[in-house]
Amino acid sequence: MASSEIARDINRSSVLDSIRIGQPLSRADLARQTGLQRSTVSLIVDELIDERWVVEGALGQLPRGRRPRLLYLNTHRAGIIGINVMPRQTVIALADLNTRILAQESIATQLDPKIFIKVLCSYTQRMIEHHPEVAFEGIGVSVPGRLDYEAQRVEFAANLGWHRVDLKEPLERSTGLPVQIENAANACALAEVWSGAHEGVTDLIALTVSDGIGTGIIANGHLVRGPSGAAGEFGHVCLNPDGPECKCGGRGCWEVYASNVAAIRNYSGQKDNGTRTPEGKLSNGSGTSFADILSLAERGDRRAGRALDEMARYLGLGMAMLVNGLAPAVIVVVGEVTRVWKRVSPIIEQVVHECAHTHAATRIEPADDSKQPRLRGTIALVLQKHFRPRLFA
Amino acid sequence: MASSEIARDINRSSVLDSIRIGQPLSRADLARQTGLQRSTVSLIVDELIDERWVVEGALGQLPRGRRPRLLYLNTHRAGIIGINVMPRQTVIALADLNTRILAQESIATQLDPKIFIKVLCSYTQRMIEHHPEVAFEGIGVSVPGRLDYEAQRVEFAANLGWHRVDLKEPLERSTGLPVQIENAANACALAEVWSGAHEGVTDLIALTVSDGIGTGIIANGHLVRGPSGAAGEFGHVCLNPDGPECKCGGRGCWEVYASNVAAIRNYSGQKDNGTRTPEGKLSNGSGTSFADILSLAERGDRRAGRALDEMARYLGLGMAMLVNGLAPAVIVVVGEVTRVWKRVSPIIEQVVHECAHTHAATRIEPADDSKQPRLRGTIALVLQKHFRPRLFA
DNA sequence: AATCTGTTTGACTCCTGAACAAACTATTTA
DNA sequence: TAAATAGTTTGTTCAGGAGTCAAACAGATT
Repeated sequence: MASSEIARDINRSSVLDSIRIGQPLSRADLARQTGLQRSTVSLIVDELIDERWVVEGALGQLPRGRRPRLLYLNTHRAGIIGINVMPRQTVIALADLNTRILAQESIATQLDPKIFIKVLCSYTQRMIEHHPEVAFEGIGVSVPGRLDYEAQRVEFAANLGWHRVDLKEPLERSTGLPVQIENAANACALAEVWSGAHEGVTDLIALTVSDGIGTGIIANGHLVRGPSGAAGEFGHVCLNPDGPECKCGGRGCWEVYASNVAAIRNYSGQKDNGTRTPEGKLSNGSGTSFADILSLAERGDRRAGRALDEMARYLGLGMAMLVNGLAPAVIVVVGEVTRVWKRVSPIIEQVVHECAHTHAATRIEPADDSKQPRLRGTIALVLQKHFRPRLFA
Repeated sequence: MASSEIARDINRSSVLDSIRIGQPLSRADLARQTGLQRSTVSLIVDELIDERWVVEGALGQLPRGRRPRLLYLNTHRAGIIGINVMPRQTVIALADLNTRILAQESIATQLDPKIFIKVLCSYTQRMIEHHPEVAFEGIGVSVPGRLDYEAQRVEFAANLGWHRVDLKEPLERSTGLPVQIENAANACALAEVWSGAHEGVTDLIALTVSDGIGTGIIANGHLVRGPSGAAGEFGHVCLNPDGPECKCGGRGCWEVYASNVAAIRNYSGQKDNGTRTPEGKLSNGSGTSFADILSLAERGDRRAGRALDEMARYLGLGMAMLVNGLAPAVIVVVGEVTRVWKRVSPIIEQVVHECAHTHAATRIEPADDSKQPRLRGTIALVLQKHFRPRLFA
């Protein structure tokens, strides 16, 4: 059931998103970009100014003719809280409409969800109280694990040891703000399309490489979560049924061979490769962290380099699967490995080239970790509904 | 850029599709189903009757009140030509709006595309001439291979030995009808969602198992083709870099282990498993066809049974990948294997259960081959634009 | 004078909601 | 038994509100 208001909905989002990406822009610019009439754009912009999403700025310069009034997003319109839950620490940040981070705090991620939620809520509350001038729009949370999107609950997060944890309800109760949760890899994928760096790209995969491997898939411009929200677990595709055990309960999953943990295992026991070695948790035997391996390799350590090369080969093997199966325009790699991109990239490219014969022309790029893609994804998650047309909501 | 006509577009498609799935239906039924006002439905139905998509039938029965006028699709409104190119034969069919097949003809699929296209065009022309009473809407073609959707051309079809073949242009020139081409697996996926058998399902994969393996992916209700049209080649995901050679140029692809050809190879040389055996074309050495193996197994032949069991294990392994990565509501298996579904299904289910720990609750179902899913997909392809709202053109 | 920006206005499309006409069943009344 | 009446459901009509468009117009600058 669609009324004529659906047109306004679509056009309004299109105008607002154009301003977000291209600001500053004049009404005439917007008319050209969106294909709408200048009169229509004026009406929509008036509405957006009324609702304080947009503000008028100074006059622009042109070679001739009347000078255009430039339009900007009103950064004071809304503040968004982004919460990035990672295995060791959790980042709580306050961002504005331009996804610029205004304040940020870190807390330790407790293994006991009950205690953790209490601490998280109080820190979040404090951040809100410290910024009384901000009109808060909502809270976005990214969690490394499988989510139930209907119940808005964490189903299972292996890296955290969580099982059926409800973050939404306590956060909403203690802050009074709407909370949305999203899988970590999906958040990264969202951040990438939100950033505007991939113009015209409707098919993209974010590959998160850390203790595990996650895949956030965007196809036809929409996140692929699957009806149960379980999509995106390509990290647990079985490459070798007789391989080492995985946290998921299976054996020889892709992430067993291509995650940071795999590189650590490789580095520590560089002989008994392929058979069932101990799980290789970060706190175990060796004591060497993935960051150590990266540093060692950068300083020329052969053994560390070989471990990374092996990891890269397996990363390539799995990416070839994604290229074959989904042929996205871009695969964005997120994680510490991107620190040694110059080393691993050629290996990945070569393996993908060998194993994917689809001529799919998928670009493989490293994400800029300094831009905190996961955190920005949570902010995009909250803002999405205002900037993208909600069809079939 | 959206005008208020977009609402009519959406509602009209919604009404027309409701009639298609649920006919016969009254205007009041439609209002209830679509959520529109009875007045709006009346206007839209009038328009559809004017354009001859819909016809009024008899009066319906009700316990009390005015009797409703029942509405039907007007099967005479449009005829669709569906062409299903398969490795050995090509089927040309004429269908009506209800996807009922009115006429059907088979020709041999020539390996030389030039000769084949000539024959195909003349047969298609003849079918059109034999039905002067039909108003033809268009032609849908399904080809087993990788397509370039922008150029509407076959890029590469390994099973046919085709390379950059343009079917569209000659068919359009000789018939004067618009032609659309689609990958075989995608056509099957389209047919499944078109059939109405999977209500409420927006995420589905059609798995075509024959000489090769294809995957037609529907996510969020839309076909996933990838920007280059190369998506859906999960059949060429590498399971074993040292495995037997594949037609694609790689080694150890999924389809090398799980296609009909794999079962034949397994049956014929049930000792030298895993090493580089001859490609196993159907016409080669052994002389045993896949149909033979199915019949043998049905009659209790052990060796044939083992070959099928092995094939089923690998089918399960690959499906586990799809479940892990995309978690669709349904995977529909298309191909001759479904003849022995009772035998292979438990094996597939078991392997998927072992290898996919996502609790994704994906149903795995056999397609009803007698309903010619691929052919019906080509018809859906042509009709789609009238029955589905075209958003973002 | 030329050119570009932004606003105003009338025409057209679309849906809604309420009122209304049509058609049928069941029940009551004569 | 036949006719009248009440109650229901279907389908149509019409005024009103929301949207976009296209063209004319006003404003501002070189």
